[in-house]
Amino acid sequence: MVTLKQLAKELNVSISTVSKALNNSEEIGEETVRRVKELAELYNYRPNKVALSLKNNKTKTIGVIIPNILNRFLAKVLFGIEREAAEHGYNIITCISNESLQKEKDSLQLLGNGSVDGFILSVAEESQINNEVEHFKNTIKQGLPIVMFDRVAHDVLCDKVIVDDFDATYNATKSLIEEGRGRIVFISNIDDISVGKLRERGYNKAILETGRLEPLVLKVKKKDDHPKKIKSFFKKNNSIDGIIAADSSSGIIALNTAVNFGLKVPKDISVIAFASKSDSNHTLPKLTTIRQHAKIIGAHAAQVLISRMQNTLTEEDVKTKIVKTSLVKNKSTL
Amino acid sequence: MVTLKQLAKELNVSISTVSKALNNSEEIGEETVRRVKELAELYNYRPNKVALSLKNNKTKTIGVIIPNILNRFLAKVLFGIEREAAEHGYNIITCISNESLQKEKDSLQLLGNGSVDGFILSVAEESQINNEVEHFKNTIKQGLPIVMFDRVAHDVLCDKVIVDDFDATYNATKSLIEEGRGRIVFISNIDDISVGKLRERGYNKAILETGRLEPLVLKVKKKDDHPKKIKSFFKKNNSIDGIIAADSSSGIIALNTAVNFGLKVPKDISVIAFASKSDSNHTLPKLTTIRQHAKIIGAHAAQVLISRMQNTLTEEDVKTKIVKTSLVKNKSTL
DNA sequence: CTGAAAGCGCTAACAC
DNA sequence: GTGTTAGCGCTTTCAG
Repeated sequence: MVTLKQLAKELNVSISTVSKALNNSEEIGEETVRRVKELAELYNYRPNKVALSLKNNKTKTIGVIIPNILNRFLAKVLFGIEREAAEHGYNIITCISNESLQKEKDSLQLLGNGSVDGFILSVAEESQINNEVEHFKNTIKQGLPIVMFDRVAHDVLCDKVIVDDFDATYNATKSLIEEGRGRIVFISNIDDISVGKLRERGYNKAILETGRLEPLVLKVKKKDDHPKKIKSFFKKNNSIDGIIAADSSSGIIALNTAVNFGLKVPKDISVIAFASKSDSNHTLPKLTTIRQHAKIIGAHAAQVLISRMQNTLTEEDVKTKIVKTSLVKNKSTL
Repeated sequence: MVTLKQLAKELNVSISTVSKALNNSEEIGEETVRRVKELAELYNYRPNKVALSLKNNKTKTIGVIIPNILNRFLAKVLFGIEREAAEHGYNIITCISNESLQKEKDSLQLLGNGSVDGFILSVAEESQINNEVEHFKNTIKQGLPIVMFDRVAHDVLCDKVIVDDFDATYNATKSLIEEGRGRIVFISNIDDISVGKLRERGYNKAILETGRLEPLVLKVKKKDDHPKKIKSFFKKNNSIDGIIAADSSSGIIALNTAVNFGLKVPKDISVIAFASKSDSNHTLPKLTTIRQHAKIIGAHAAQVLISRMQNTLTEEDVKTKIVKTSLVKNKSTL
């Protein structure tokens, strides 16, 4: 990489002259500016990012800590963050906590040493289970703002972007009840995390509100053979006529299993799942989905963090933004 | 963040004394070392990463340019890269080219200004279609090593990590032929990229080698309604008894469609797709898959790049590593 | 109009 | 054993 020093030497002027010329300072003579810019162009000069960061005490970089990049929703949020960040001239450094508290702490520490100006993160499963939040608080105390999305720690005072999980599941369940379904099961493989619990509560509320239906819940664990578990559940409960799935995988498997049992979808049974558009293509009939608008969540988180870092937000007014889901009806419901 | 300067002031010693003490230099007295370390601990001192980068002319950061983070395979590679990088003390800055040549160029430029020590990337679709490689060559000329994976530009002299796409598809097709299948269709929605073409060629070779079978190819475009397109193809070609899918989505949709047509899988028709383990759970029966070992590819790419950046590899011996796929037989084949 | 100098935080060669 | 100094690449104030 060419430096100002090298340009200055070659042009027989001082470093500061070159710097000013390139930054269109009024101070420098027209002719000099021309010469400097020409040579800079020739050598494809770019200001060294690291030097700028040191000088300005700003890296123009956002640290993103994602629990699991293989989760489609989280990957999509990352996509939204990256795009929004890029538009504002920010880069993102990505760390994957892999649902581990330790890795989450490490990432915060590691990037908190000047590598980034702030964080966007979704809390790791282990951290949520242990209700561990000190590391977040420390980071904020250090002066690095955090924006949490989806899985948030309510005890930490910071900006948040969340989904209306409770309402969405409540409404979806209600819509099945209104279809006349009487034996609706809630299937989830995300029972351990905050949003999973919220979704279950939304389901429960809708069911109990009827005064006649009973909640029926199937929790699938990471280590289980998911198709097998769901299949045997169907066998034991053969009157099921409705499914609310807290995650896309459970939804897809449940629908396929139902079809395999000879049930007509949606005549005999309706299925709704938290899932993306492409997921809905992976079942026949197409899956009715609750869409979380992951990209919008990501974009929003990035916007809030960038405002925060540029101090256009006042210290105290941390905000929680709720991004509403949409129920997209396809052919797996009446 | 606390700096050496502040510690020095508080301890009434010089900055370099503090620095040396923290770096366990032999020069400094035992007692001083103790005092310094104590205070550093108290203030939770961490050396400023940016200053170190400037000093050492090394960022310990890898730039990763991914065409599409929503592609499960690519996301998994990213996972592998991140993990391997973290183990070696490297961070990764992620850019998403979104299959755009311009964004790819921009990312290379932007991060090439000192933000990263090297790149790992998979070539964007648009770049492959236009066969554009100058931006890669320029980056390498600048002294920043590149490791390409999966979709590589063969005209660029750099390390590469690829999959045995041709052989894998050839072997998978052959296995269907050996099952006695006579009307095998190749379905792909990745026709535009290098690996898609390789897979098609592998399929073709196996088909043509028989001397009696005819290739039958269905290409699905991004803008198509995938399930619809595949369905109508099935209608027109009702003697199909084998499917090789170049991507997981096509495989899943094709299998579901076949079932929907009343075909028994694998009695009447066999299906094999390039896909991951979790994808195979999303069909009933479980999908037989060609596994690409994405995480291993990522880890390997990171290893090679790190060696390259630490100059433990000699300038000239660029290597292409082929990570072999595995054919994992499930219930969608005989 | 141009240049010298200081400083961002750190390390290391070289005094003392 | 401890301190001074220079330098990584850049911007910016202040002198000339």
